[in-house]
Formats: sequence, structure tokens, C-alpha cells
Amino acid sequence: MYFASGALARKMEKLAIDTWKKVGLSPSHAYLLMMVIDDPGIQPGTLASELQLSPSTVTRLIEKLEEKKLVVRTNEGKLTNVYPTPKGKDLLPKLKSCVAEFHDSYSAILGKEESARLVHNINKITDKLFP
Amino acid sequence: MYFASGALARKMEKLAIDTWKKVGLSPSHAYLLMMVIDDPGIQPGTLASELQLSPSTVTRLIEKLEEKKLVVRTNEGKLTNVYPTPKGKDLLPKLKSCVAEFHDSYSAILGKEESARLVHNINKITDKLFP
DNA sequence: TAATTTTACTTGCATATACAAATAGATAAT
DNA sequence: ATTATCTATTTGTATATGCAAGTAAAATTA
Repeated sequence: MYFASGALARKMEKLAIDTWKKVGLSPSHAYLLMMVIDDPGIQPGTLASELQLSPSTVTRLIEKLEEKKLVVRTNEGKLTNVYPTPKGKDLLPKLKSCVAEFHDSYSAILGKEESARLVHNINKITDKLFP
Repeated sequence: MYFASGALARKMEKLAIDTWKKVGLSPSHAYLLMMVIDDPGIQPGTLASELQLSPSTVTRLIEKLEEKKLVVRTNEGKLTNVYPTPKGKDLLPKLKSCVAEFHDSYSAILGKEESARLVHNINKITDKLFP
């Protein structure tokens, strides 16, 4: 199981990196940016829990997107809000087409049904494992 | 799918790290050592393909095990053979009990059936994805 | 046999991620 | 109101991993 789940994740990672290369972002950066566009002002903690990443990882992701002028952060008290820049928002169509392409490239191999079921099962099990 | 597989792998990794902490090895190091004990003289390439890791990663894993005097390498021509040391072999019982413990800790949650099926499905899909 | 290609491994460098500690603001308890 | 605790985020550091380039031996071809 240990190597099975690791291997799946690494191969998915590779496939995803390949897909998002054309927008110059890693898959995590891309998904994070999409979430920010979808919900401007969203906070790092929310991003972390939705992306299933640790808060520190999310901070690093945001930093990089900020360098690229795709998002900006504002600090209000202890809270941080993340907003997309116009340049970030402009990427949205391309990002969406990458999502579609990525989805297609694995569901073409696995079949729509099977891939949906797999995702469902993996999520169910992940939740069960560490509630 | 991208985050689902990543999240599962990270949680499995965490569970595994926890399990193998008592022998002072990471899960990958532990599995590699078991393979070496099981098949003394095994070559890095074989280890890489069985563990589903890249050759360079395997080299790094072996290096660390060598530092800890758990394995030794011999070079014969372009081939490298990896052998367990007595100290390495002594660890075997503990390693095996970690495997059992790790296996138990997730199959306790998922059920024997379900976890076996999941591993099977993940492997099937990984193979299909990148033959 | 000499030159080329292939194979097996290693090394340099880069990325993704997390944990633990550090801030610092918000909330609760005394 | 002051102190203590909790919460949200960031920073320092470490690990696991891979790719691409390097090395060297082996196999193939000419």
C-alpha cells in the first residue's frame, strides 16, 4: 500500500506537471490560483484545508504566485486575505482548459466511471484514515 | 484526482513514518533493506523498479543505509551489488513486525477486503496510466 | 579491432512538502 | 485589566523524490 499510493501520486504528479507546463505553473500553484480567483479574499487556512496541504506549504505557494504578480496578500490583524491580480484572472481560461485536459488524459485511460469511482474511494479512505 | 492521490500518499507516508520510527528508518529505507536481506546482491536497478522509485532515489537510499552500516555495496564492472551486513540482517524481525503493524493499522480502519481491493485498484490504474 | 551505442549507476541541482518554532493578533479566564 | 490560552500565519530547516547530465562498463556494429 505504501508504495502503491506513493507510485500513483508520483505518476499523477508527473502527468499534472506536464499538463500545466504550458501556463508555467505547477499543479498546486494552478489549483490554488483558481481557488483564489473563485473566492477572492480567501484565507490561507481555508486554502490549506481544501487543497489538503499544510498551512506552511500554502504560504510557500502563495509567495511564489505573488512573485509572479498573479495574486496579492493583504494583512488584517492576524488574518491574511489573498486576492487575484488582473494578470492572475487573465489566466483563468487557460487554467480551466488545463483542468479539462488533465481530467481527460486520465479518464481516457481509466474510463469515466472507473476514474470517478477511484477518486471517490481514495477520498473516502483518506478521510477514514485520519479524521 | 490530483489532490486526492497526493493526499492519500501523504497520509500513508505519515502513518508509515510513524510506524518505522522505532527502527530509526524511513519506510523507503526499511523496504529497501528488507529487499536486500531477501535477495542479497540485488542490484539498484532491480530495487528501483520493484520499489517504483527512480534509480537516483535508490542510490540515495542505499547511501544512507551504507552510512548506517546496514548494507554494503560492491562494484563489479558497471554493476553494483548490494548486500546486507550482519547488523542489517539483525533488524529483520523488527522490520517485519513494522510491516505487520503498518498493514494492521490501515486495514483495521478500512477492513481487510476493502484495503486489499484498494491496493489492487491503485496498482492496476498506475500500470494503465504509464505503461 | 575500433568506433558507436546502450546500459547501469551516480552526482548536481531543483521541487514539493511537512514539522517545529516563531510571531502576533484574538479570545477567554481570573 | 492583565494574564493565559488559542488561532492564523510565516519562517527555518529537513526529507523524499526526480530530472538531466556525467561516468564508466558492456554490447553491438562496422
